Amino acid sequence: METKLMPADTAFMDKLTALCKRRGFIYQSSEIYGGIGGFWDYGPLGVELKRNIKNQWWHDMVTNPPPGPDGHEIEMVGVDCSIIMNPKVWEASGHATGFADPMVSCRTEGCKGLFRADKVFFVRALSAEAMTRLREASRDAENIRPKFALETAIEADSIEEARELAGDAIGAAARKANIEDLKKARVTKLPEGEITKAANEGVTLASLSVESMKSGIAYAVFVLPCLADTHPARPCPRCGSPDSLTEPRQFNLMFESHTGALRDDASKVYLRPETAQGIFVNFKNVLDTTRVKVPFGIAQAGKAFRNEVNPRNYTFRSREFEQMEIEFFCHERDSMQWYEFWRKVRYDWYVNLGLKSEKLKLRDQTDKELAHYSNACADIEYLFPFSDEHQELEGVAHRGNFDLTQHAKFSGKDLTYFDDEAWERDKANFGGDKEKERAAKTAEPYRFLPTVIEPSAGADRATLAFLCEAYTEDQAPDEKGVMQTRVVMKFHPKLAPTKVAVFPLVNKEGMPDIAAALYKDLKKYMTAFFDTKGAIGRRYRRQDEVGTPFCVTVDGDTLKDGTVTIRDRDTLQQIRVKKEGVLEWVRGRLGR
RNA sequence: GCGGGUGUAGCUCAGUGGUAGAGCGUCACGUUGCCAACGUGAAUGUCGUGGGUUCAAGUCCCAUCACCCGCUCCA
Repeated sequence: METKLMPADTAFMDKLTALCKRRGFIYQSSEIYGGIGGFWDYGPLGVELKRNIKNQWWHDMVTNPPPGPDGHEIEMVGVDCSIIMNPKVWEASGHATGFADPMVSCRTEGCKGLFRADKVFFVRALSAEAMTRLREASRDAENIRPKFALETAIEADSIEEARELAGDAIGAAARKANIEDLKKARVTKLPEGEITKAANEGVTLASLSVESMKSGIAYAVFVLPCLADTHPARPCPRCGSPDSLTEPRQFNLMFESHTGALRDDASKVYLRPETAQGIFVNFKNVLDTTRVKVPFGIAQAGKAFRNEVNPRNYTFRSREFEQMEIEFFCHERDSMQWYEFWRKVRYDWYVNLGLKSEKLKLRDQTDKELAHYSNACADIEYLFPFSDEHQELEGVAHRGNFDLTQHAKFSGKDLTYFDDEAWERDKANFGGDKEKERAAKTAEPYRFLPTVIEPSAGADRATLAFLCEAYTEDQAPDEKGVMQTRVVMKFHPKLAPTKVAVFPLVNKEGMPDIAAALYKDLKKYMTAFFDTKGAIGRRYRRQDEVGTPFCVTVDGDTLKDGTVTIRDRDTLQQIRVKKEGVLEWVRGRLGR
């Protein structure tokens, strides 16, 4: 029986990484110099696998995309943009600022927690006496942490959420300790301008105009963002140690370089952290130089670079990686339909190429996860063996017109789309009134900024997922009939690095010549492999280990009737076909 | 970035301060008759890297790098 190893299994990853090294799929970058963190190389078989994945994506999404929701053909074109772009691109996209996450860490031994500073909030009360009572009450209350740290810091996605969590925690503490006036504590919204004032010790009720304090509330509690320009005691949200957080430190995740010989600020450039911006920046070029009409998509596959704080998990979080991205431009009114379309198309793509197990998951992002400009986003996730949680392979995002708006603003160029078809259809309705026509042509529904659906996939993550999914150990008999463990990479034939291997059964009686001639014929059309050495069983097993789906063997019967055997990797079954028919037979199985 | 662990042949790993090892794999020759055959032979190591202690270091100490696990992060 076939057995699949279970997730969260480091033994599985050890076996897979050993196989990838041994058989030339993946090597550590710069290995003879001790390696370099977060960078990986693909070997002879790895490059075939990854290229097959990229080519299949390009084929299935760009040159032969599926029909759209209405059953009509969809328009897709490609670009291949430079990795280094005008630095203003990254100002417009938000990466120059947004991509640099300020971090704080805890100085306390045994904790040393690391947090994103924009997700840490300090909970404070308006007087030292109130603060002390709150602390004591929350100390007595069990099960409050980690939602509400013992002292006065809290982790949350937003100040609103922090306020909610703090309120819940104080309420629970008050009930538990049965402190009447504490039950009346309110977590208040602090007016923007008063945050700084409030941060200072000794602030009085009278100096604040907090609305909820007007009637009968014993304590007012408020929440300060860690990033605000304040210097309160900085307790750790995890261990609760007072004043133990560092000042926020910037982690810039973009790689920098310089153009030209002078290394000054004016010459500073960035290696792109995503390929998407090259597409947006070329939106107008593509419109002006091809005959595409909205809705249509532009695709790009290429390298991207992120200076990850902590690269981990084999090739999953590399600092240099490859993306396969589509920006699909449509009218806002149709956008959810297109979003649903791409969400399904992209999920099905992985399934159809072999990620069939329950490990593949399509997950809709929650409202909290969504970027502020995004209406919807779905992650296609895979349960990798190194994790007990699903990890993102691809995100399908409804980005609104955020990106085009930003680039229009920062470049000063008009990036709107004019719908010629709709105009030709409707213009008679304006009765030849030039003024009305002129006005109509500058606005909806004839001129608009397209909405974007972005299916953004990681080529290296997909490659790793296909490797993990393919790795299988099963039992097959050896020549004595004893069952032996067999390692098989069950790649979909379309993705397999080698499509077919050709062997003479034995290395004599003219079999090698016939096999060699067949091999030479096949390799004109597909990756093929030829081997005359050693026992046939060993040659089969070697091909199993690199996932070759078909092995063709020239044997004694070939000499008599011109047929050869084709052996199937997964079933071990053999069939006989005329040697002239092998090419057609295999191509039929490759689906092209 | 913090803590713990690991690092010896292509892979998996032994190796008590005193000659660098095994299994598998690879290669050559012979053999070969459909699922990890057999025989004979061979190649492959700056023991992650750099310092230090010692008559002597794979082994002890320090530093550093990489990987793994946990924390954390992933616009």
